[in-house]
Amino acid sequence: MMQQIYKQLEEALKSVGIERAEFSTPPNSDMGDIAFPCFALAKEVGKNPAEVATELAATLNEVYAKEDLRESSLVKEIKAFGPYVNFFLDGPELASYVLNGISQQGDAYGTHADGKGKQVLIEFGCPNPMKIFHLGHLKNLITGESVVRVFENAGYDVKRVNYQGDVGMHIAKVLYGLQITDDGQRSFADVAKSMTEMKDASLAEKVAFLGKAYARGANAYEEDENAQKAVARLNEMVYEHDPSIQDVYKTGRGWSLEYFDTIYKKLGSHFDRMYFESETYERGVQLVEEGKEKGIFKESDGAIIFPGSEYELHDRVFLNSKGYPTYEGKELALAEMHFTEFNPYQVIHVVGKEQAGYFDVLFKALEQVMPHTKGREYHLVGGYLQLKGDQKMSSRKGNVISGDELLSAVQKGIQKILQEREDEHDISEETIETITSAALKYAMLKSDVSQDVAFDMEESVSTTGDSGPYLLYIVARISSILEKGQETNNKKQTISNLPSSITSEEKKLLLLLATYPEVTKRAVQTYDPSHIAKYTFELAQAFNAFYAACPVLTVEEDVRAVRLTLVSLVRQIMISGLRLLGIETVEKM
RNA sequence: GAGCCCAUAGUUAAAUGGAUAUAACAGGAGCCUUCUAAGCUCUCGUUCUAGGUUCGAUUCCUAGUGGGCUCACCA
Repeated sequence: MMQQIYKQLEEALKSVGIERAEFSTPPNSDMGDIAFPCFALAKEVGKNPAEVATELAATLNEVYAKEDLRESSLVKEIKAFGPYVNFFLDGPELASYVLNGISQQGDAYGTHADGKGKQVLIEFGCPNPMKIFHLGHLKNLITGESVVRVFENAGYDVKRVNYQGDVGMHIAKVLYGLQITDDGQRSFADVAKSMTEMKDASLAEKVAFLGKAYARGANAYEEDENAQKAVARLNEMVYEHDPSIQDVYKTGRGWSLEYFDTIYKKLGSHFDRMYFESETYERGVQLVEEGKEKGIFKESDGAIIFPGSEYELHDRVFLNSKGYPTYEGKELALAEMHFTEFNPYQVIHVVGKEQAGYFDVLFKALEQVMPHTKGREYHLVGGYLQLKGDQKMSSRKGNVISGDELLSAVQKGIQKILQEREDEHDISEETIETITSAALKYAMLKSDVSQDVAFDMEESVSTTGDSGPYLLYIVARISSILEKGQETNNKKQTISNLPSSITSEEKKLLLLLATYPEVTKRAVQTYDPSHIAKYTFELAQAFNAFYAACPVLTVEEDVRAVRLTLVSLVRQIMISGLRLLGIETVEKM
């Protein structure tokens, strides 16, 4: 909507011979609402920008006066400030323009059609069965879900896909860890028996049991040569579907997947297609071997590698010397499945930045094997969660925080705030969960998507200031106002009469509301939901300032009508923006 | 050793090459007989170093310093 307002100004500028115009926002509202920087123009005519601005402002003022534009225009005043020509918009006109404009579009306001007819696969989540679902996965899941919604909002047909490593060395390490006890090794029949005994235990206990086994297995693998051999053998047994491990393998895998499902549900995510490495490895081997015959892959030290070094990248192993595929080899088959099962315009892999080098090589190899994938694979680099003042989390060292632990820590913090409050109104358990989830998601999404998030378990997730609960709070406040104002609110969200005047707080809100579509567009263009997070925070701040300064229910009828419409639209945009972040709102808190 | 990424108040983060670098948290001072104080208002405090490009650099380039990640049969 801001673009349409800019367009009006562009028309005016065109009439004085200025063809291309870029606008910006002045640092504060005393200096105007929209700025036109004159640097480029000054360069063209070889004059100093401030001089050009002064002249241009004078010319524009004449145009507006002469052509009687002022009557129908949003522009109230044009002034030069140094090298800028600043436009002051008329408050009442702006209110009518923005409020009626948004009301007309309804829920479509802020959506786009750029992606119409284009399918996008977004791969995220990607935990490894039998291993812990840690904070990094949590962040990835939250980021991915939001990116999905941002793309859907832009008209794309989005498919959520998840790719999970249910075969490979990490699984072998878990299996080995399950075998080791203080007294030595036990058979898989014994392991299976102990797992059967656990069938009534909670999912969390079951998953913790597997997590410990991984830690034991991985440590043994690093320290002990015999363990390495045993793990390598187990890896082969998994690929060969060896009967002796099937019970344990299937039970453990099932526990994990069931557990992941509870997390997806809790965070409001779901997937259209779950891929598993167990369905990609056979075809992966074939693809590498076919590629080798075409000269794409090469043999080296008994393994099959892709010579990335020929493309200023690095070499990577696709088939190990035993003939089993590595992650790379399997991923070729995954890509093939993506492109046969779907018709993706783009495949977006939401993965941490530590894998940037890996994806560079993989995509290059893919281009050779399947030329039609060229330019369609995209690694969306996610920053990772860094424990504050500590080293990176490692499931092997055991200093991991699981998604569950974090969720309950945040929930505790929120319950504490509720207890400290004086006016106690009923807050349901469901509301507390929604607030918890909002706090967590907002904390993960408010920084640039590629930026590492420093995370302090002590401070946990903030519930004041720039936080999820702060955002939900304004929705609750507005809902309360609307409920109380209902008896005279005629429900139609358009205003027929121009308000007599508009406060600076109202104007700030109007201008922000007008910007929303540009924000959602920027988010999809940059693959970065944080723009929306920042916007919702700004909108919330502006609303709270308005709330403190401008009563809604206790003012004369015409002002009241405008303000009711305004806050109801703020609520609409707030809910819409938060929904794109995957955050649900509450009516009361 | 090579490649990629990063460096902004005490802390965590913003800023299409443009106006007085913006917020939150923490610290200090105020505001609830009036629509929810998880709030509002005021206050203290910042661009790693050295060059360069530019009318103008937190932003672009070069070098340095300090961090993170990756670099062969793990994912």
